[in-house]
Amino acid sequence: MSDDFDTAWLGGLLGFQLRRASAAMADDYAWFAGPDRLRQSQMLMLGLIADNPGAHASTIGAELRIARANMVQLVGELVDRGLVERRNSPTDRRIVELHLTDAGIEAAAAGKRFLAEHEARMLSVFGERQRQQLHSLLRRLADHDTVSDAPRGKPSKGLGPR
Amino acid sequence: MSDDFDTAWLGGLLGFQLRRASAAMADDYAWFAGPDRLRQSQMLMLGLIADNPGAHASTIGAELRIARANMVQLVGELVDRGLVERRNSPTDRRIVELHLTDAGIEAAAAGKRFLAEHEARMLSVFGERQRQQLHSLLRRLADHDTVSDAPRGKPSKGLGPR
DNA sequence: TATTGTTATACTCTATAACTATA
DNA sequence: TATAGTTATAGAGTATAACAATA
Repeated sequence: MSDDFDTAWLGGLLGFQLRRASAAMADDYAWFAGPDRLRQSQMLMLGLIADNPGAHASTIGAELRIARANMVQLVGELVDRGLVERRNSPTDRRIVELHLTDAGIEAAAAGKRFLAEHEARMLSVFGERQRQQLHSLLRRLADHDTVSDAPRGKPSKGLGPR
Repeated sequence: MSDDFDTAWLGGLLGFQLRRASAAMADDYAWFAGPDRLRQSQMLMLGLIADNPGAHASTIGAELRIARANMVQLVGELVDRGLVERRNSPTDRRIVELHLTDAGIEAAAAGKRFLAEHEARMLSVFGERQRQQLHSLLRRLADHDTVSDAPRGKPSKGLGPR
């Protein structure tokens, strides 16, 4: 590559490094999970349902920040694979409770093992202290809501939502 | 929110925190940039072209990890907005050199200011040392290529590319 | 043959509006 | 009226294959 190309500004951007890190994680996931894999979101769903049997679809979606409308197909695929059952709540018939089938219990356990290996691979360059630092820093970054806080800033061009 | 919901496993995943952090960055960008905004990738392109006048489209795409095919529309929109000019290389007529117009020079400067404010907002919860740590950790995570290294691991289910 | 740009296409992810059935 | 789930749809982002022009 021609090394007279100036990437100093680009490389100094947090957003760009975040994007690169996410891509590296996605590449590792896709490669080691193989072609007929569950999506990341679905593996997370299985794990959550395993820890919270009968969890409401709306609750799972809220935790994973997946819109209700988009939950339908994702859960539907898990049902089609025979991993998850939808059961109507006896007390509130609007609500769908999610349960794992026997195959789903196995898949959830395998998914957790896979994700643990996946993260161990990615984090193998770090020591324990650095892993904790990275986790803590990302958590604080994610929890920092600059939009709802809405300090009535003066944006460079337009302002407001959507 | 019902607090008898177990999210300990989910919250401990690096990938989930990375996803949450990326979402927080995207929300801030979208809110403060407004509706008719340039996309993040396009703002990065303007900055790169500003630092490297006449940069080849293929080089820009490689730096930002955007496929050639997808560069066409992104650059085309910048051309349509009157910010960028495509010029054929005199020495290799296959190559398109990207240049900023006068309006593009202004837009690139405004974009850099906007991104600086954007990152400053997101990073305002951190001290200088923590910002450097986060940046360094993300960079190392992104540079850790577990796929090309391909240690011939034993994936949990399938293996192979795509 | 290989590379750059281009076109066409498709798949994923995300977001919104509108509908239903329940409450 | 408000909520959970659903349907349909649209917009981004990303990926591949095939082609023309050029090297």
